Amino acid sequence: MDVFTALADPTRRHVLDLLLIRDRAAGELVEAFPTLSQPAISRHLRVLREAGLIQARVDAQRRIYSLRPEAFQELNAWVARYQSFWTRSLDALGAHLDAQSRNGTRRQENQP
Amino acid sequence: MDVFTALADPTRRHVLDLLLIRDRAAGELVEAFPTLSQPAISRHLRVLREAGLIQARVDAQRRIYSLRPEAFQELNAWVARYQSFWTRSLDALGAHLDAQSRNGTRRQENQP
DNA sequence: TCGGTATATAGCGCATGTGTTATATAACAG
DNA sequence: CTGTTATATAACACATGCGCTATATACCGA
Repeated sequence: MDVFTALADPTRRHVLDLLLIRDRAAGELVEAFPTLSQPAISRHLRVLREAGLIQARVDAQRRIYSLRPEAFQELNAWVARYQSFWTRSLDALGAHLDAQSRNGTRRQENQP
Repeated sequence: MDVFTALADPTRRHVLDLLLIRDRAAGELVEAFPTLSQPAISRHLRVLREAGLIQARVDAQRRIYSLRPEAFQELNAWVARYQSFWTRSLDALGAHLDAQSRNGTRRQENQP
């Protein structure tokens, strides 16, 4: 499962948030989600691990999970490809829309 | 459907890439995916639009799609929450990145 | 070796997402 | 109006994801 699919689940994003604060054993993460079962969290951890977002180190019976910086670096690089677009747009947005409206096109938000 | 779920699909990410180059009508995007049907693309566009990642302006019968800068700005903000983590970690690794920093690699600083 | 703890895996329902074809809506051209 | 073009929606099949319970694996301490 790729990085974006791994990020699609809210529970997994919450796990990442918890690991951002500090590394945690799998059991700690299970306790952080009282509504979910231990196998459910274990599977989420597997998805995150296979996507490269987290890693586990073994400490006796426990697995201590931590974020994998490289993954977030790559994610940042992906978003950065669009960054030049939106930074430029924030400056030039007014003129851009002005040119469009002069061209006879109207932008409209239509929601059925 | 939220932003992360919208990004989970490779076709939709490809659409975003195409719109990064330039705005396109729905029909142009359909032609860009010869293996998919027109309704399939139309639905992907709806998902992206409802997630706030793109917007459509009407031009006669056509809908011209374009990226919505605000969405990528927010996405960038999300990744940036982890940025302090991975920059610190990468700094801790030290010598590996020395060549890159001498090569002109700069951190980004524009965070609204 | 044995019982307890910690985590992962297996197997199975159910919900949802993605594709299809067929059809609806809307605007333009004549 | 009528036909054509452009796009969206409907309805359905199929695959996949996520939850559960039950069980396996692995390590520790007595």
